[in-house]
Amino acid sequence: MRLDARKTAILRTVVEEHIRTGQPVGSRTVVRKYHLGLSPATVRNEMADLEEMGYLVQPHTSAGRIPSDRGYRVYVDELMEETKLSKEETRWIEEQLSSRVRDIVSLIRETARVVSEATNYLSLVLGPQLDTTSCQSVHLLRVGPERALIVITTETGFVESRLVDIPPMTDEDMSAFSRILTKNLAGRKMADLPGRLASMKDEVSRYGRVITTLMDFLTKALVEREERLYMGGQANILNQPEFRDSRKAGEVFSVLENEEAVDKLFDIPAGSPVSVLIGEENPLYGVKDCSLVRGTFRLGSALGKIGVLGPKRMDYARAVAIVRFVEEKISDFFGGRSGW
Amino acid sequence: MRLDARKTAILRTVVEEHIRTGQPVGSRTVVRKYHLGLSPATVRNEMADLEEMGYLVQPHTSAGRIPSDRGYRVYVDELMEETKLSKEETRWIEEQLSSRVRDIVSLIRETARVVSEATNYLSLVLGPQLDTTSCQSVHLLRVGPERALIVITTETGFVESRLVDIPPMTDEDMSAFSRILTKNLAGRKMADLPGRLASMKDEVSRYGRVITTLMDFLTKALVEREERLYMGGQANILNQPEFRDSRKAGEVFSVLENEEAVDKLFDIPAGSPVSVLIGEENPLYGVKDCSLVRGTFRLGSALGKIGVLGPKRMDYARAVAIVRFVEEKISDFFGGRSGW
DNA sequence: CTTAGCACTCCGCCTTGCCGAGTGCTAACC
DNA sequence: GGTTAGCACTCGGCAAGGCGGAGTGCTAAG
Repeated sequence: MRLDARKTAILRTVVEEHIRTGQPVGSRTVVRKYHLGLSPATVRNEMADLEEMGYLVQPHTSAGRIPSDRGYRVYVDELMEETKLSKEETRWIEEQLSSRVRDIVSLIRETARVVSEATNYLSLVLGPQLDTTSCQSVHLLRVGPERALIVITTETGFVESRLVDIPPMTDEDMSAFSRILTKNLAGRKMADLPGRLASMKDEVSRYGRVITTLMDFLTKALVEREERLYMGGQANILNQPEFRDSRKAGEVFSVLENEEAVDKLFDIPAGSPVSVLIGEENPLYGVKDCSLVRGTFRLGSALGKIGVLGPKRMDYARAVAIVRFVEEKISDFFGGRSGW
Repeated sequence: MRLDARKTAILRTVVEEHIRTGQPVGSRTVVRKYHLGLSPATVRNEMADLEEMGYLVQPHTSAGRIPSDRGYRVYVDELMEETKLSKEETRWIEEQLSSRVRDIVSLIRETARVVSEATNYLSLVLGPQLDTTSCQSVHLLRVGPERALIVITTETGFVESRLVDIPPMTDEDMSAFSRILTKNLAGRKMADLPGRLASMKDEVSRYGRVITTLMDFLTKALVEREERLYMGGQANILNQPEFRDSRKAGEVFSVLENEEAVDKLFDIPAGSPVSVLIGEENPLYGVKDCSLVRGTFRLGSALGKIGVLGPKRMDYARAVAIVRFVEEKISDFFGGRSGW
């Protein structure tokens, strides 16, 4: 049996109608929406076929049908029409981003907020991973007689810092050390820094313990990447009728509280176009009733990720459009624009 | 009518029983729990009195009674016995904190996580406000030919930074400028920095626009205090039976997504002891079915806040004990301990 | 191939009745 | 006078039964 034009049209109607109302869709409703000279009986036959083919399921005998994961998949991949955001919407998003952003961290945080408000779903934004970013400068700053702050800036404008104890040294020593560090490390990927530091050991041995602490710091900063995940619009999930029972919502939140779990949902290669994970397709039990629209954005050489998490019957077209648009805007921000 | 010893004992029993089971408590139950030669009928009379006095309410005729806000208030203020945390618990908390903390931000974040796991409620931690903190150093770091990073460290170990465009200047100029800034600003409250900068204008006029940007940055950093709120254990709220209906939970989450609203809940003077906000006592509509146990902690001269948000029938004694303990631990961390 | 008709299924909703828990009141008891 | 037993009453929760509506599958006719 093949998905001919008519089956396709009916499938599309069922999916869109279900997305709109949340209810199972019956043959009569399809006829009403899908204006063509067809009777409910004919549509019933087609829908029976679609069920046999695995695109629709009946929650129970003698109810309407709802899309299966596979049905949503076909819809997303082939049937859905791309949505254009309205002028007002794009302007609103741009305004929100440009007026509140003053550094990379706030850019990411505001993105989470804006995406959740624009979609009315829950948004997830993973800040760039440090290891793929290039180091821009390393400085050692005195903040006390035997205390200093190591500050590493990255090409993308991130600043990582850590307090360390240092042996007594003069200000000139510290500047010299900073220069040596920057000279040797600038331009390198963050992931390579510990290795580089090891090979510099001789050159800087006279700075003693600082160098050890620094290596330790760098290694940790890469491994325990901190505070990468930002979320917005948690309340939106709770307003979805499929999560009326808060225990269902609790399963979702338990997953989201675990950053490693969230990483699994975003296991996509750099530069992938916007993709969609539907229901059981996603690897975590707790969110198997959800869909995730996810994309990537670049900040220089670093890669961030952005996602919209909603019920399976989410408005995919709109979510995709918003993610695409925001991705683009974020990348614009790194176009050497000054002022932050 | 006075709250004599017997009424008090009955009130305590009702509150504790209701906290334990979540159900309205009847006279028979009270008799079973409160071993004293009294019949249910007597207890009924007493409970009727307690209701008249405003400490108990009946959800509907012929159900048991539950505590009113005022009933909880008396319980919290006068009846509740202080809980001692067990050795294992205190050790667990200490371990969690010390093993994962490597700077102030991570301390705050981990505190949120630990408190929510220890209490099984939702935790809120407000990082110190910058304006009450003293500035420790100001540095200008070159990160490009005409680009620099302003890095301000505070006494509490916070690091605020911002990229700025600079006029061409030599490395020596930058170091000199950094020294001038640090000399003039170190030790001052962050809130005073903009004023100080203004009065330095002549001395540093030759650095041109940098000084303007710096003032702008400082002013903003104080006003738009960013990312102060950390939360943990959102899923815990959803497991409470009173929030079974996720729309109730949604109201709570809507409040918590708004940082200014959360600030209102924490409107307590510096150094206050642990206090409790019960139900309608709190100023925000969305959380009127919740109670908040809140405390403050000091990091040097800066003030942070910590709260446990749960249903009104939360385990107050335990929550208070945990908040007290964690407050103390956090302050210990600032005791000049090195290593982070 | 399409359609009308029909019997059937099953959910959702309402009503009814019943049980249990708890109350308030009254009268008796110590 | 405080305490208690007894009793009638109230109300939520639950299960059972009935009904209407929406939807289906099948069959036979167009």
